[in-house]
Amino acid sequence: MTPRQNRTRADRGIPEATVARLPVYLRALHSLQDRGVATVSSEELATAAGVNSAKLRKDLSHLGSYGTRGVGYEVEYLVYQISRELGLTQDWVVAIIGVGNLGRALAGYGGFASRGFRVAGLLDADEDIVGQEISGMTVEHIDRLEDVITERSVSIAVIATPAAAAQGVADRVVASGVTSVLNFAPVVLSVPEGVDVRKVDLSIELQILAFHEQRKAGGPGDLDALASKNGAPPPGAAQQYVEALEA
Amino acid sequence: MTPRQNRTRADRGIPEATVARLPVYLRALHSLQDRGVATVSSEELATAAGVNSAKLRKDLSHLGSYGTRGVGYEVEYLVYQISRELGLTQDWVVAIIGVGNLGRALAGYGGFASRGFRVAGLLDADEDIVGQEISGMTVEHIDRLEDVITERSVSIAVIATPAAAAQGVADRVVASGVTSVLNFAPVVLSVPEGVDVRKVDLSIELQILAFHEQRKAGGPGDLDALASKNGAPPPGAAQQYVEALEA
DNA sequence: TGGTGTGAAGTACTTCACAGCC
DNA sequence: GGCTGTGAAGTACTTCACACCA
Repeated sequence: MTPRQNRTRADRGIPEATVARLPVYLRALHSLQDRGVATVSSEELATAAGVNSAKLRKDLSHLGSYGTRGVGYEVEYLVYQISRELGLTQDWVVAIIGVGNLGRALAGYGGFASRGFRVAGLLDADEDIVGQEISGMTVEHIDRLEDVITERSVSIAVIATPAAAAQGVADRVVASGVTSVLNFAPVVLSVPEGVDVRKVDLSIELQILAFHEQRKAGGPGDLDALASKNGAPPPGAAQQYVEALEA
Repeated sequence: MTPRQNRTRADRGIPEATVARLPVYLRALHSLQDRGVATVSSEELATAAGVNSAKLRKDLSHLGSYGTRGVGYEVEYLVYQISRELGLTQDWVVAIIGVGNLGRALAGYGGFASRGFRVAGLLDADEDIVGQEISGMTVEHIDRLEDVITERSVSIAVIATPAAAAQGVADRVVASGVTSVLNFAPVVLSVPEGVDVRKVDLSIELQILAFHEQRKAGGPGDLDALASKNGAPPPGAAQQYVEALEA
């Protein structure tokens, strides 16, 4: 009966979907700023961000009333307001755990530093990798994980280890007080209430593309596919084919 | 008046949100398979996939009626059905454009091959990188892009170039007939109707984490923050502060 | 006049709760 | 008895359309 509260405590008012778009708006605004644009309408900004203008205005309205009717939004002011809302007016200390190909790419990724994210630690379990210099930082041994987190006040952990190691690392960073995790390992991490995990999974993105690609092809050119609601009946799919029709 | 159709043509029946979760279920199922589990309940599978069981059952019900009441789902059969639905029973040919740190990581990513994605080309504009051998493949010059796409029947393009190059590459792959793009460059690509673009953006994910992290900290320790719906009122925010209260 | 801000309407997704079947 | 499959109810998000105001 009682509607359950599924927003985290302090989210008062800003829908998750909006939060996910604010960084996109911010990027578009920065790019306008670079081009010396001082004022922008919701229509223009929406186009630059790849959304429609009504959505943009509704999103911005959750932050406050920062536009001018008949005119638009002042770029610089809006940049500031969104940055503040996202917490980018302060620096966030990040540690990257797992320095394989992906970890290396992340360590060198310019988009971090430029948005107030400071990589303060690279850690790996592989003795051959420990000690290597990557993007101006020395890779440390995973044994130092807890020390690095506490000493350097790391608040976001980026997990780029192999799948098998990820949960163990997650447990350790959480035990050390980290409550935000960006996970690149292809596993579902289980963490206590109050810890945020965001997941980036390359293979999942490709699979979603494959789904749509298959549909675009009109289902993979099999006659059976026309009757079934499934895309590509494999050889010998007769049985489940019948079941599909019953549904 | 007329409700507009915003699903792509052939999506008949499967919600986008469901499609996005099918790869997660598939991964959980594979892991069960590896452990020799033959049958699984919606409750167990849901836990392994990090969702609740009602959602899982609803999702699966869009594919067909593949479970047995009182028993659960046969793992192998379900793996097959989901794979088929996602189009993973066929191979997808992928080209990676941009072989910097990230492109390299992608080229070596095991999760591609194991899910029916075959990387058939690595391309870059940098003469120093062209000719290098990466994960058993030779990097080719970007000039060969169109040839590679047509000759090898590439159907998915992965763009891992710097932001400035991404739109140009997108235009070229689309002109060569590619209709599915996975974009790692931090820009909004504009593509014709019918082309699917999925975007992975590391910096956006971090910014979303930062937002929640800030909220967890109770807003950035400013007294005004308690009354305002914004996290950290800047100096001189009194005006919009009032407006916020009216909302 | 032109463009924001927002109630209201529409759509998509999630969760509940239980009938139905093994 | 236990677990799936699914209408119905609830929630979240999007889009419309226009009042309001610089």
